Amino acid sequence: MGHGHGDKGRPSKKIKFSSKEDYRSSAADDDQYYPEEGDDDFQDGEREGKKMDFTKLELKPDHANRPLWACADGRIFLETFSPLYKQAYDFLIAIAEPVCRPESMHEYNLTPHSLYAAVSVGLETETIIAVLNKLSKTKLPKEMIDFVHASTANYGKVKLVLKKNRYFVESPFPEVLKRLLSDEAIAKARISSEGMHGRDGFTVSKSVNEIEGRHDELINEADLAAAAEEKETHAFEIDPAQVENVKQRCLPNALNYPMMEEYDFRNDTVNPDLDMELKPQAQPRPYQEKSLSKMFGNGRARSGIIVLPCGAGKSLVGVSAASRIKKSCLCLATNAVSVDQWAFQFKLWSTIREEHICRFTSDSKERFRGNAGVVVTTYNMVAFGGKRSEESEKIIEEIRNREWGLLLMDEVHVVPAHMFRKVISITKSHCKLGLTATLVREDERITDLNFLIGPKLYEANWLDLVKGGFIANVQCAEVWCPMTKEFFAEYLKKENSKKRQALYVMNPNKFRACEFLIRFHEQQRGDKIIVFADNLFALTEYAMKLRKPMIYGATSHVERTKILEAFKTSKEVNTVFLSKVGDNSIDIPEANVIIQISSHAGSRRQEAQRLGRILRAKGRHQDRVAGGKEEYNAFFYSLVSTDTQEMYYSTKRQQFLIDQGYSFKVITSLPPPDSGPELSYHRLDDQLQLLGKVLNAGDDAVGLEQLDEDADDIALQKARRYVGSMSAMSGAKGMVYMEYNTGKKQGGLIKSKPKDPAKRHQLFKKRFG
DNA sequence: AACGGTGAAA
DNA sequence: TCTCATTCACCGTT
Repeated sequence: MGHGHGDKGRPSKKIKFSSKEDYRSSAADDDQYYPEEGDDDFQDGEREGKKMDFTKLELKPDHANRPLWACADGRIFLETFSPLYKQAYDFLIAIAEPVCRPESMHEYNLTPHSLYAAVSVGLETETIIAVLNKLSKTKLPKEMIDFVHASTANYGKVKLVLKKNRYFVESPFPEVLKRLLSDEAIAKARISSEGMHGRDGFTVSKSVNEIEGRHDELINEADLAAAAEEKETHAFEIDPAQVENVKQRCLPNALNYPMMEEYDFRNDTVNPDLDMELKPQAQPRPYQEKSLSKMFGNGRARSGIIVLPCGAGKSLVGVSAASRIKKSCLCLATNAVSVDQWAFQFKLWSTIREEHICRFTSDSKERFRGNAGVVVTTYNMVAFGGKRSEESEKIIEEIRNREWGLLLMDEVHVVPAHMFRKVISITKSHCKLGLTATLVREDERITDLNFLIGPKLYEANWLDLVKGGFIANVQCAEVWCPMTKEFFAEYLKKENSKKRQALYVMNPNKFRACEFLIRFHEQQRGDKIIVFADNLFALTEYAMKLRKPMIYGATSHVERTKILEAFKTSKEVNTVFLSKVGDNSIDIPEANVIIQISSHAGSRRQEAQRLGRILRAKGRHQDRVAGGKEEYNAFFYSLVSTDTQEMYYSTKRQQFLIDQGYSFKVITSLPPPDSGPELSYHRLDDQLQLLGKVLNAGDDAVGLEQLDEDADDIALQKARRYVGSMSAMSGAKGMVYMEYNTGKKQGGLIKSKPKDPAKRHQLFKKRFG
């Protein structure tokens, strides 16, 4: 233990941007996967006459009924209009990584990790190949079959099980255990246990794997039966202190027998039970149920990660998991606000008694009564290295010494990997469940998550949740704002990237677009709007000019809650400006419109996070669908100054939205050309004054200080003075936009994601150069 | 005890 | 590399 501290405190950001040329050439590559127009092999309605060259593949006679295209390089395309879509989707999401999920065609990628996840939820190699073959329009490419074999051969063969507080390496195959023990480190970690021994000195036991819940996702029951067959189990015990080490030795880059972790909580007689049940009114939704069935699939609790968008009810999944295990549970959140929310959720959904749940933060140090309970705390609190108060020291000691049935980790995607290492090595837990809204990370540390927590157990498709009315239907749009002549001239002159940023964020046309959107949504639709800006100067400048409240790092806690309260309840306050504080930790379920005026370069995670803020807005969605055409009930705008650096970043950021299955528009004329003095900065000298302010801003710190004070004043005023006087404002009629529907329509503003050769698995790299 | 402000961490 | 945000303990005031 205690190794792996070589990495630096913060995740290093290695972002590479592809040039426009890259996009173009790769889009051209993509074309070859679409059928030739008028190709007789394709039935009507298939792929709208796009180019697709499958001439090398042999089509099955009844291919029209089969939804998959499987490519030799591991890519799999799924037709979403197929009658088998639902089954195929559930299957694919279990075995492959979703790459891109536009409306009519999904793209997936088979990777070693995705296949690892598949076998760890009980699927076997032959099952995977058989089902793939059944769903595929063509005979499966030999390369793909080989790859599945190569990737899964060793996965799932070895399990790490904690029984009566002893760690066992368990396998149905004694020869595999022998192989592991040939490794010096593992041999040294072994503890020879007394009692029954089999032929090779291993403990032998028979176990019947029971399957909980129905596995509709599998194509037939026979496949399932194969996965659930009764097995004889062999095991040897290892030193608890060496667990991390042994796990490491088993990784693909070493012995290549990755260990799965499971908790046989029903047979755990050592750790005291916790009296908690789900309340009857806690009815998990279908996808929540499904994610739980993946976790408890064989009567034990598997460690791993469940991916659900914000607002889809992650907490119910967490509380349900804890209620099934019924042992002490340590719940980790990112901040104190979140800790309160989790404690509340536990009391809301489960019958846990008040004295069995406690919070542990800097200002509430509760302790549960009795010998089992739920502790909700922050990652920081557990991993904290500095000096602790006396009280804290005692509680953390209890946390260290206790054996936790469940380690519940919220928002695993935002926590740095080194933090996990620390937390996981400090706490002893039988089962680890990570919850997250997205596995997208700019740093390539998903691998760490897989190793430290476990494989992805379940991932929901956002579009399906939208269709089910569980989350909002979001219209995403990028608004192109041309630079004014004067701002652009200065922009070209500047070398300093900070100055340049200030210029394109403060572009008067962008400001006007922002103002227009705010007015439109406030007055025309009665929406609640959040405006995001990373840049503090821009944030204060916009908020002051528009007389809207704002929240940023320095805004005190009281002030924040005051503003948010007003935003939630008051009819007067419908827009709030947020800095990066809003990315995490601030929960605003009321908002249904987001306008980004500046954002961090190419951070897809930030994009996801912000989008997540408005997903909760739902409700009327189903009525609207029933009424005919499906309507949007949430909006996500990114304002971009054209011909500047922003354009360069935005492409990458949008890709995330497309991959998640959202369509978006590019709006090229906003505010409408006929809008005049009713919006700010209509007159040239106003613009020039602003330009002067921007140019001076960075130079003297005094200027910024001054701004901050002014901004606080504005925040206090709570925009009470703002009264809509723009009755003359036209609706959205003036918007001129080009629709981009995530398919390969029209001569394309934004092209499909390039295939990064570096991301291809080595096996493929070798084969396909 | 409940706040509010400060500096340190990393 | 720097900026922003966060959270902890501690100390002084009501």
